Amino acid sequence: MSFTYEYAHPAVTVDCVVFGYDATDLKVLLIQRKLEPFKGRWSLPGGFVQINESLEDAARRELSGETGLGKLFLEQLYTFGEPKRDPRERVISVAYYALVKLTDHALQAASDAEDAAWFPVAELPKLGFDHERIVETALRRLKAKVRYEPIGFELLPEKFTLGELQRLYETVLEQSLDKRNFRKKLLGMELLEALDEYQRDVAHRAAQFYQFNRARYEQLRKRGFNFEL
Amino acid sequence: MSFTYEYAHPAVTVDCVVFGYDATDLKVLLIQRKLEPFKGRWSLPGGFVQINESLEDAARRELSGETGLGKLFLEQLYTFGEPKRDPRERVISVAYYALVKLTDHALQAASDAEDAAWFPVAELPKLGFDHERIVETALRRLKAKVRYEPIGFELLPEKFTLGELQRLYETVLEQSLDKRNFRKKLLGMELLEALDEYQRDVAHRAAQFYQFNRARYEQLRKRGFNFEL
DNA sequence: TCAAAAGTGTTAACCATACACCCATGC
DNA sequence: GCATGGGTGTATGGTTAACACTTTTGA
Repeated sequence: MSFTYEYAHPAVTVDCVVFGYDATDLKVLLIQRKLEPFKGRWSLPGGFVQINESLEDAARRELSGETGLGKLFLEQLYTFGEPKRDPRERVISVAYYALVKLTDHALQAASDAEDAAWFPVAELPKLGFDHERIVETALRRLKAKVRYEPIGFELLPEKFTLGELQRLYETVLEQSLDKRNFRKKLLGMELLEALDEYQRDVAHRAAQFYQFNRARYEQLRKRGFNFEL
Repeated sequence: MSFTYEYAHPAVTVDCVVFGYDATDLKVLLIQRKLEPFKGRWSLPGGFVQINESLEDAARRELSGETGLGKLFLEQLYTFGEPKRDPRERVISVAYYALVKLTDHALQAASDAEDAAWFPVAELPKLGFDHERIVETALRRLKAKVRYEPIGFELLPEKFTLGELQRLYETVLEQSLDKRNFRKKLLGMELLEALDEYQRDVAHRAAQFYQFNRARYEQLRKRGFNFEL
């Protein structure tokens, strides 16, 4: 079967920068390529957009194969379309970035018969295509967005301590934050629900667990409230 | 001549939301379609991406036909790819938005033998395709971005008064601003150079002209300065 | 008893906001 | 002389930033 057009058409792919966080590191999910070009090289999960699916559907379809879970934060990042970015043919890539709760769906080493692995963003291997540029763009976006939208919670388990939340922000923003001011600010927003639950078996005072109240956030946002780090 | 592929390929277009400002209104450049689909309907300037040009080159090429000038602020906005957004075939549109100094290259009514016109954003006609959604997205981006990057100047002539600048911000943000606080803030950033030049033939005290010092901005930004409305 | 992280308030500096009058000019 | 927008300073309240010690727990 083949498809013929009067004018040259580019191929269109989606590529996904999937971020996870595991208590110390911000990580990105990579796939080891089995085929040329860039055979053996690590690269972003992604694939061709089918002719009848939306871009976001394509991204979710590719991800459900890799991460196992469909329910994740997903947002369009940028579209990369330099003529020579793929050596085979003209390929325009619509990049998405996703945030997943690593702790929930435990680090599934490899899925979909692909060789998939999580890499700390500070120690990425050499990537195929222009994927390093895509990761950089995603990191920049994440760093900016985490400050003015409550998306940090997408990287943590449902229940988390304020210490965990603070470390997450410190990791993503690459700067340390004052503990008292951080707590004051976050609790002051009234977006976090304190749970009657505490850490156990820790070699220090057990921290209280909290959870993010999304409904409350949506409610406040309608009244003009803006989240800010 | 024709092009054949093993898999179905979508067509890829760029569509541009070109903003201009004329002392009272924020305006968008529209083109009246000469062909089906949506013949006679107003829509965004744009066209197919050629197989060997980058996305941004395609956007600039389309715009140079419409606006006459190539030198303008241009930034990728978002990629729209719902399967049915074009009735002819699957078309993925990479949208850009541009800011032009209307006053410099005087309102050229129509160019490129197309019927082009500027419409105030508050009075847009019904648009073809999903272009209303694209304009909305562009407006949202412009409103957000104008607050934390000095792009408002792209819509004004090289030399402008503080009153003109304030009215521009009030128009884009759809809110009135306090004159004294506005001046204090803008002048405090030290991004504006006061010129030895004043309005003439105005029926009130002549305002001083200023110009934006981009080099100074880049310099400050490297040292961690962030523009903020 | 030590190490490790949790939890907790106050102060000072800074920034944002609100607000009103005189000035210069053309008609 | 009147209408129009230009230009200017201060006081207040709120927000942010800096800062150190006690508590709890397991090893």
